Amino acid sequence: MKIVSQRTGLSPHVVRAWEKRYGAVEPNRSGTNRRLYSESDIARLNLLHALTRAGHSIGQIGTLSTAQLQELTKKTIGNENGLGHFPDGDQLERDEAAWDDEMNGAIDQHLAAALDACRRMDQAKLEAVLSRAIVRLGYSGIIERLAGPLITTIGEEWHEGNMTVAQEHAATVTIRAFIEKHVRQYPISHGGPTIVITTPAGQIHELGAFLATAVAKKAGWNVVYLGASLPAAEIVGAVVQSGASALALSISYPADDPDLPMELLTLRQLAGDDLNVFAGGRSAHAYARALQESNIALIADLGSLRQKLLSLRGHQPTPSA
Amino acid sequence: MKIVSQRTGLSPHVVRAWEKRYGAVEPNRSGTNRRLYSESDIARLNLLHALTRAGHSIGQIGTLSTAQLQELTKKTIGNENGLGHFPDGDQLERDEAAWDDEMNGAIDQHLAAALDACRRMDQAKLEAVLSRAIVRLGYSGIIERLAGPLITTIGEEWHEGNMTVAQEHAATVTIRAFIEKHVRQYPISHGGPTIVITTPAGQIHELGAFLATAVAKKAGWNVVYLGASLPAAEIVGAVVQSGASALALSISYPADDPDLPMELLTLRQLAGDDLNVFAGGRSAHAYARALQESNIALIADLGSLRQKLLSLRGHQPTPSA
DNA sequence: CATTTCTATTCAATATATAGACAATGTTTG
DNA sequence: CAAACATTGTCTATATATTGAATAGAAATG
Repeated sequence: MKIVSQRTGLSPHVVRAWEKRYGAVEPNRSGTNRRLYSESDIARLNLLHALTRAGHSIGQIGTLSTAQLQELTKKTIGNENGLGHFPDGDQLERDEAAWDDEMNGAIDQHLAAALDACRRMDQAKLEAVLSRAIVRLGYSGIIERLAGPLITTIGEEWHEGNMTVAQEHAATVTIRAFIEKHVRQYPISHGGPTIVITTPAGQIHELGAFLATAVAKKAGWNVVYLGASLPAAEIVGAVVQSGASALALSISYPADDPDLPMELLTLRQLAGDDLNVFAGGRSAHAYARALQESNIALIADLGSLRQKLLSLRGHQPTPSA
Repeated sequence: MKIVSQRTGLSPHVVRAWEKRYGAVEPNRSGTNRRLYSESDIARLNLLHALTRAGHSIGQIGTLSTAQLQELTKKTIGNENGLGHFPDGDQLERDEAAWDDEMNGAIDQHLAAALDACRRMDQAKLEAVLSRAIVRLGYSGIIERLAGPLITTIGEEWHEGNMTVAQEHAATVTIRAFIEKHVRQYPISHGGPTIVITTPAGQIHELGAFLATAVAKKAGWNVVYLGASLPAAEIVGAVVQSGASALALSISYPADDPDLPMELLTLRQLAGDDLNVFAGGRSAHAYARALQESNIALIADLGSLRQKLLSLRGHQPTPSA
């Protein structure tokens, strides 16, 4: 099945090799010898994939029971969102740095390939690059380390005239579609608090906000996403109507909009002092003073946003309307 | 049979092949051996179609019971909300007119529910409504009979001030995400001709163009989708760079942009006379004269677009750069 | 009579399966 | 240290399956 390859990020070759060499999974066969994978087969492959990425050799773990694998995952990788590396596994500490270097190199390669695809307006190619990258970087990695930097770069190239508007648009919609497709796998968290995400009036690039929605969903928030360029009154209206307890704004271009500070002040006045408001993005720092005056927290990057949302959710488990 | 084809998005050939090879549906026959499909047959075909687009092979799922299919759909595509009712009263083709009325009634209901969700900015609800509709209306139906009218209505409500910008935005991104997820996932057709789809400068609503990409992909075209609001020079640049042999423009709001006619003329001048250019959308007819002067074909609706693209591809199998 | 549907058959493009080889890396041994 | 070996992802070659689409002739429809 091709789905298996897509859902595990492993090439069909590898999946078959693992089966043949280590009996990692033994799917049923159809009458004509096709492999038929069950959900649990796929889950097991994902486990194995995660563990091999964490440094375990497939030969060692391929024959373990699924329960043992889960045990091992908990011990080695920990609980998923924690960033802290715990290098007390036997084999990990050695080349932590080297591994990191390699990872950064890989990201650079992916970035270059993606940029090239954008320049040639080859949307299929760009999607292929992203797909290949998600295998290596994982879900959060692709958002925070590939897609994020990519749109920043594209924005700059566009701003400096090295990229046409059409190229920028083509890239935007493709990245958006890709994230859309993969974000979807995370269910809506019904109990979680709600956050409104958008960009203020005049801010025309929506991708930053879009990536933020992915991060927020992953962090267990209920997201109302409104796209780009909304006036303050509209934003506050949406916050009130949805009963959101937080608001995130993306600010990328332009970086020198004289109207934006006033817009932010208006926003704060209309919303009252209780609403948590964040702002991030390529040019957010350019409005640092305005943000401070409006009591809006400046978020450095998507990783920080995730941290912030996680801790906020911890302290404030139920949304207050 | 033709109706079935339209409502499922499957070609008559495929429907017969599925019946013959896998017994996917076994419609009753008229006295003269014509196939008579029931409502539930069509719903079942829609289910199968959705699942094959999601990657399941028809050979594996074609013989499953309808209940199993629904189960599978829930698991793979993930609709937390029940999938459309199957009309189990076995009313085969009893009365064309009555049936049509009922269908229109169903669509109206869906439309009303969707609009309500948009008003309350309940994105989850809106998605639920769309999900429920897709089995009944099918691939083409959801685009041409639900999503299309829905965005038109939203546009009008917004234009008349009955809907806020935030509501309009929220609806737009949700519909866009839904189409992306359920409908647009078609394999890239290598070898097919290429079409560029976008909206001209000043046209801020992208959804019409977005739906058009779904139609074009289904019709076997290679699509370069550029989102909203591009100047003529950029559009032509994209056409040249991608080697496209056609261009489709969506025109919805505003309906009285004094600059648009000039923009269209410029477009035609830059592109030369050989490029096939279409325009459609809520307000396209308002620019009928400008379109004619620029030699741009006016497309009435998405169904016409599909027809047009199919015939064009037939006569012009290889794209000329 | 033009159009549509039906059956039956064929075609071509992908996907998948098996077996084996290979390269890069790391490990053990002499 | 070098040679031999083990591990593991990737690649090739070839055969078979799958599946959407195409074709042709007969029957039905309007």
